[in-house]
Amino acid sequence: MNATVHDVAKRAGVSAMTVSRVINGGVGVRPETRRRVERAVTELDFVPSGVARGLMSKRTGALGLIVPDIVNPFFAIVVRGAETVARRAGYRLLLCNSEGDLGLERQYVEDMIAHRVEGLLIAPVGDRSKPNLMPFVRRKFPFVLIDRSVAGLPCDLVQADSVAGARTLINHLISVGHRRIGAIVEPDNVSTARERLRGYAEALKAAGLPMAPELIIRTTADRMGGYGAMQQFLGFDARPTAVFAVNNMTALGAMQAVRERGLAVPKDIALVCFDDVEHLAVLSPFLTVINQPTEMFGTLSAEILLHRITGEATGPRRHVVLQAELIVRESCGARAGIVPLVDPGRKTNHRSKGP
Amino acid sequence: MNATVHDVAKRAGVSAMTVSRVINGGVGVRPETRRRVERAVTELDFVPSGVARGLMSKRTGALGLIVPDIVNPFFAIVVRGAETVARRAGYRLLLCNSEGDLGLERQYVEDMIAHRVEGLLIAPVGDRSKPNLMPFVRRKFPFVLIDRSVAGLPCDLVQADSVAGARTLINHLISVGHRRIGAIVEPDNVSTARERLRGYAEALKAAGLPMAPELIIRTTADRMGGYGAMQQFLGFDARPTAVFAVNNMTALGAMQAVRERGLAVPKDIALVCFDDVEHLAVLSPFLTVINQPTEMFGTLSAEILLHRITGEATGPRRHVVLQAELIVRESCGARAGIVPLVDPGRKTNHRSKGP
DNA sequence: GCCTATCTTGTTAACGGTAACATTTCTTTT
DNA sequence: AAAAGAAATGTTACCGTTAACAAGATAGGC
Repeated sequence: MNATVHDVAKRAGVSAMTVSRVINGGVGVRPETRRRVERAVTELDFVPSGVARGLMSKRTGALGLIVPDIVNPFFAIVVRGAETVARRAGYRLLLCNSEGDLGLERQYVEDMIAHRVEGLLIAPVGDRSKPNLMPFVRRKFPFVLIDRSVAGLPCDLVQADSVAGARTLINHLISVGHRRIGAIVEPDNVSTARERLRGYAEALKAAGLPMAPELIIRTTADRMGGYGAMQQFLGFDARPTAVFAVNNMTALGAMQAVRERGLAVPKDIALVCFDDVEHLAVLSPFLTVINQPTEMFGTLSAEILLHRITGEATGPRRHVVLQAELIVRESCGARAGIVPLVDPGRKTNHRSKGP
Repeated sequence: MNATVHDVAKRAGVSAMTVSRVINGGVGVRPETRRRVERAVTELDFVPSGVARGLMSKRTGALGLIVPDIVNPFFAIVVRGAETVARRAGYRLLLCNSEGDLGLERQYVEDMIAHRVEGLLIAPVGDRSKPNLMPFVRRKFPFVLIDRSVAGLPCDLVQADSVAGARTLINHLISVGHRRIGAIVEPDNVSTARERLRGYAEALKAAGLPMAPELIIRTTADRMGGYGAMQQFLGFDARPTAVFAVNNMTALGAMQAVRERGLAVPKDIALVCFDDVEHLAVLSPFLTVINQPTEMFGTLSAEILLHRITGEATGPRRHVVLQAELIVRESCGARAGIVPLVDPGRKTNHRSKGP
């Protein structure tokens, strides 16, 4: 099926080693020999086997990329960013869709190890992903977490400042008059949920508003989760006047619930969330959101991973916290505009923590 | 770094072959020996190298998947479908984002060959992708085209009935009173553009309407393309009253141009397109579209590819044409609803062509 | 022309598994 | 208890490429 160095060697009347030399730059090969070999390569349509090379060199040129949902535009953009950086560095990307399922995630991680990827980029399911990642830790295989940290797992991480983001979002709601603000978040074992909820709590506290437990609903961060949670909120006697959804998909589900009830955003209830949906923003610039520099999640994490692989970075774990910005649109009744989220003491768009 | 069969063998006091037997089911291994080996495997955290196995077995367990734009929700859904089917069959997916660039596509195809994927799923850039795919043809490596065919390249293909879809869409526009209908399509070397334009022409002809060349704009099928084309249309003295965009991204760009001009859809101009944008439809059920069974593009093409790989399918090329449905919403001023697109002479949701 | 330095090419072994065959170790049978 | 058959385990070689070393060819120096 596929020609090998030996086939080429025979055809060119040289040894396999000479063929190998030619296809690797041909240093120390007589020009005439090289031409003979090159002709044989062309004639046989020879492409050296990455598999065999990988076995020799222990370099597969493959990176793993695990995301919970490739259809979520947030992750799609992350994937594009990572893919671009990986390709330019000569790496391929093995894509895995964990569906937010710990078992599937585990399976993927093991498969990545069997496939001998040189590193892994992963937006983990949550804190309980830790055992899933231990095989990588034990093997000292490089990996970088994206978006979510994993409790008790110190490693490279690219995330946004969820606390500040949520605080800004809630502050905004408060500033336009809301006092009863619901929150739809994931369970506490997801770092972004924890942090965004902390931002929510801090904002309420700073404004002297009480935290009502019934206004915090924990569910899955997908459309169904948002849908169900909003249905609950709408069933309350004392409805919240505004709802903060932990991410874009959750917000979409929440929107759906509002619409099905014959109600409207922001007239009947305000809605804000993390993560813009670019396509959506074009057609209907509507949701007030915290917009994270999504593509940078992908490009930066890939760059960090590549540095680990090449050994350019050997120091302590890198923890990159990206800036997010508040995009004010109509979904809470305020006038539209962009307010950059500036945290005191930060000058660049990102910074690194670490000893 | 990683333990090998030999390390395990030494530790268990057996030969490498016995280790190999154990990790492959352990038939013909004494229970006690097997336990010793299993213990050594656990202690050394041994995971057999897929690379070495691939070299022996000539099976890498990897499939290539090339799409023009992973961020386009249409392709994201295709990817999810393909990934799910591939995973269940024990295959990994190498994801490539061709960015609609022939050179990049070429590079990816070559890389897939070097990596010895067992098959390729590809939504090709267009007819000019043919030379890019010839290496696969020459090697008799299985591949399946998704969404777009490639002129002069008879091979497995999963697509929707673009002609009928476009016809239905245009018929609908005509039925609600439009007579000057613009079309934004890609150049003629993209099969979907050709076919959708043919549907457009057929519908006009059937209604006795003239085809005005200035009402057909050829551009790239992305947001920028749609944006620029719509700007042109809006600049005409005799504007079209409705516009047909070749896909969702083009339609989004067109919408953007309309909005920036201070105009509105459908009040000032109607807009229809191929491909729903699910997220968008939830938040604002607005665009009248032809909805393709997107995920099936991914699942079906992956299944066909797997059948080719396993040799279950050896016959002539399979050409699956999926049914699409018209979803009527507000973007052309008609009342909302779903009208299934039924073509006479077709009973199932898909059919296979072939000699 | 002979010897050495340099250049070019070839040989061997190894990467980590496993197929195919060989050998050793039980069983079982008579 | 010896022979024969079955079961368990080991040996060798190979998948396709290349590192390391070996050897042959060529050229330069005197």
